[in-house]
Amino acid sequence: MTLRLLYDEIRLGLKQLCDTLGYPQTEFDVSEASRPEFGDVSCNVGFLLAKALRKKPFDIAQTLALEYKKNLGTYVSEVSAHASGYLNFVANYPLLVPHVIHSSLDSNYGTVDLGKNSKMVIEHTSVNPNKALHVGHVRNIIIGDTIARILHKASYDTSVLNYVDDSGLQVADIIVGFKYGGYSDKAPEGQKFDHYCGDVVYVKITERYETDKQLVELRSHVLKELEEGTSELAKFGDEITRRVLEEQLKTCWRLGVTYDCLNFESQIVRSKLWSVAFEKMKSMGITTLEQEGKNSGCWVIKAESEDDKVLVRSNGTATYIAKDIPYAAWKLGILEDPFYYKHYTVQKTGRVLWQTTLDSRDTKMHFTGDRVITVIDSRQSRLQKIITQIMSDFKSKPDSYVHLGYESVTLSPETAKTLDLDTGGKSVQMSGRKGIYVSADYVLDVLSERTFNEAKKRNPELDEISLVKISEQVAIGALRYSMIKQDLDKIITFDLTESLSLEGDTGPYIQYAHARAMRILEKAAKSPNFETNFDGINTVYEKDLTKAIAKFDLQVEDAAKNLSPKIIAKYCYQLAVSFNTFYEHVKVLTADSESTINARLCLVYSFKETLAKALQLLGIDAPDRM
RNA sequence: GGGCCUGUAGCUCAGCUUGGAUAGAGUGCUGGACUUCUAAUCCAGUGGUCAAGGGAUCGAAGCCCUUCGGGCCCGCCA
Repeated sequence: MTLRLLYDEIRLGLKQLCDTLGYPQTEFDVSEASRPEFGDVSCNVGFLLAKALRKKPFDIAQTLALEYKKNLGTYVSEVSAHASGYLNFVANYPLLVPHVIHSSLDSNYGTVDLGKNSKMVIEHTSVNPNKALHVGHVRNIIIGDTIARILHKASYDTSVLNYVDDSGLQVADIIVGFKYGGYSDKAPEGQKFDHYCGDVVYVKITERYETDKQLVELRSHVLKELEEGTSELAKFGDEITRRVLEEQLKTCWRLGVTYDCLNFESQIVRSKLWSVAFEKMKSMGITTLEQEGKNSGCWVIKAESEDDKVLVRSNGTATYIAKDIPYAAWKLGILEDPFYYKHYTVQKTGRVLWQTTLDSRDTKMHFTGDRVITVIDSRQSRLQKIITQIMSDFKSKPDSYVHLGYESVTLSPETAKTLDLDTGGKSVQMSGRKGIYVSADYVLDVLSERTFNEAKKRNPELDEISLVKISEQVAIGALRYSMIKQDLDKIITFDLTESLSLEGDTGPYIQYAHARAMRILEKAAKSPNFETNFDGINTVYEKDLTKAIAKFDLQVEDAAKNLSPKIIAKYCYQLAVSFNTFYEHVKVLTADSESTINARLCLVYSFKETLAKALQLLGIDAPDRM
């Protein structure tokens, strides 16, 4: 039982009433009341019928309320018409509470069947393997991971991919640095290899391009060899990118993110998948050979009200987008799969991470899907729009390829100053090439240290290992929550000092509610007995908490339908607020009767279970103490 | 020049898809609550011509149009 049943019951009851009364059919809304004094559920049917019936909304609501009262159904205890015209309902709590609490004990509580087990591919992360992850990448990773978790909860059969662009310009840059720039391919003691490549080699070699044109020429040469993949240099490149990737993945795993498969761009290039896609595009008339004008001799894609996009240059070589098209088509299972797969590693959760290969001795697997979600920041919208269009042509179905875009993360002027950058009071775009960024590892380390000190102060009796574990959980909770609570199309201005704030609408606030609930359950003389009628539960605080618990599946459905992770973030926060309010106003262990203590323990348990499940969708651990 | 996003309280943001009740949070500031299930908490106060103008509607923060401010993108680079 969740609030959904209450809503459905009211919706159906009203529909039947309207039929009986001869009212025209309307798509009225049954939803949560906007204020507690209006009851639990509200309906706007009065407004919608006002015109057709030539009556005031209040009069219609009044009539409906009177009729509805004759048969209240199971979960409604009161109906009333409000002067404004709304029809308001109060839930039948003596029935609602036990149903909600019992339902929440199910390990699948909150699961909805939107996906019907259909295959869904989610691609995220996809960071060039030449540097360490910065907080901008973290937004991508956390959005992607959270969406994957939500869609899984919504009964999609999900595969999570990380696209490794190991044959691009950025990789060529660091290879130039190692081979011709005099940089050692070993990181100095104490520095992660990905940080060394990004902080030192990549930034320095980019600076040197300014004055040393010979290096720029060498880069083109390196890039070509990387794409061909046969030379010693290409092998060296492969070695380097894999070492960087390994370090990047450590950061992802630390954030609680796991994948199903690593797809290497170099293999897509070498697999000849491109020529298959190209032929298909030619035969479908998606691309045409330009005969005149500035793009004469190029194969181009015509875009509506925008400039044509060159696909194949007049010298016959393919452009950047030519790598993305076959890959997108592969993800949708449109082209025959040229890849074989082998274990990369087994991740901490036990989930196997596979990687693509071109070696026929390896295994055949299926990581493609009926629908694909690609998480890339919205600066790539233009390109992604073209790919979306081509995929819907290929698949003859719109919406099978979705570009999930999001605005970027910028650095606040104060944080930029810590990088010796005076931005004149403006926030600044991060840039790996220019060395303007705050790395994910650094933020996590600083956060972890901060939460460690806090946890130690509060729990002086806990041992070092437990404290480290708690501080890491809280640090990750704080970072993940800050990346997800905001809408995707809002720029996040990252400020190092502000990121250390752990109060109010933050991950730690939510985690703290869980820890508090755990302590009550721990300190209780006995474990909750659910074979009871829950009569002790009757304050507004308890009813409010119950309602919040009962909303879980509705929120999952909303988040999955709209690909909106923040809905779950808001939900977790709302749950925590309801609990903290309850906690301050209602005593559990010192309640007047045994049966009330037990009923409240059941509610606390129900809350704790639900919050932990909801937090899991955000990839945030629910600590027992903090 | 064209395209995408954005503008709501001092600051950071919900609400806008699907119009409806007194526009909500957090933070900041002011004050209050720990011999009590952990104060990473709670309670109260403070704070808003919802960028501006126009339109359709019984009704607009929300829909349509215009203007203005801010950000991003538009290479035979990747």
